[in-house]
Amino acid sequence: MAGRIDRNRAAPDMRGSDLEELIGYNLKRAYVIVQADFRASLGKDGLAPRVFSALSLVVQFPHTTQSALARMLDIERSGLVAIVDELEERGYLARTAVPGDRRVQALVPTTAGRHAYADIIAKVHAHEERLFSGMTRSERQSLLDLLKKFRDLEGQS
Amino acid sequence: MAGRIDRNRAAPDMRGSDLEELIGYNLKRAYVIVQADFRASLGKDGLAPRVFSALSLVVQFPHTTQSALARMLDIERSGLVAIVDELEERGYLARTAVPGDRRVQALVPTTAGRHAYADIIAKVHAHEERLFSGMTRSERQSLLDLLKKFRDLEGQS
DNA sequence: TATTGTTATACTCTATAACTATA
DNA sequence: TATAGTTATAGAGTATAACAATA
Repeated sequence: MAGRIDRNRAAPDMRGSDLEELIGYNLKRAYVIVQADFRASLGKDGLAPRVFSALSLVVQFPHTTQSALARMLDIERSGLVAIVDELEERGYLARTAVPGDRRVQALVPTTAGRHAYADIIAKVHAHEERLFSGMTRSERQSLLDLLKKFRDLEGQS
Repeated sequence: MAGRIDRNRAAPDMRGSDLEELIGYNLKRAYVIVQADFRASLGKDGLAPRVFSALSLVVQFPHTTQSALARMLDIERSGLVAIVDELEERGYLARTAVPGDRRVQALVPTTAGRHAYADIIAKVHAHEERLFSGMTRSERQSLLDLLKKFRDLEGQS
């Protein structure tokens, strides 16, 4: 093995490649890193990102309907059912009847749900704090502002 | 329906919510927008983002092995098989034997593959140009730089 | 023993379509 | 006719484990 080329030990240097100069590719790679750390931070039985997002909105906007929540998260109503089921099974929210329209059910956080959310959002903030500790406060704020600006321009959401 | 509350017509205003201040959530929402526009730009029979990424690297780094390519993209070797299969079926690359190590097969772009890539990368650049046209050149560069800095710090990739 | 490419497999996420009950 | 919630279903995308060939 003396003359063996060390071809594959580490990822080759991709600097200057087309891919590295695309915002889309960098967004994806960054998102994969953040999501993996998010999941690790909440542990094996922790909420998945999308379930956390739904809980966050239900706690902050109680009595939202499922359709409205789906619009806020920009996912299909059908996809929200399993998410709400999980949160209901965990005892974090309840589907409650709405007087005047028997089609809809308002989503109301339970006391346990609000307490759980307080714990989880603290862990999430700690996760982002740790993960972005190599960037200055100003850099993090710029990144957040640029992402929000892009969403405002393009997403109309 | 006179007194009907217009509860659900548009997505409620989420400004100031916890979610909107999380980098992770904004990264995900931004990525979903970019990916959808990427796919629309390349059309129904266009390459999926990950297939495009693989083609890009094969064109720019010919004779890479599948294992090395998987490391560059940070995906599993097993997941790369279908991607390379698709590119081979489209006639964009060939698996070629490597003298000295009969386990590996170098990935070599075909002439058709290089030409197709030239067309596709032009479409991808136009897609990003259009999608980010609401942001200044300087804002786009900042976003790219911040994403790359984060990846350099955290991804070790 | 370790690595390359591969297959089999399963799990998550998401979207579409259709149903029901209500409006 | 239209909407809310739901179910069924299928398609991506991705990860794990195991295997044969080769080092």
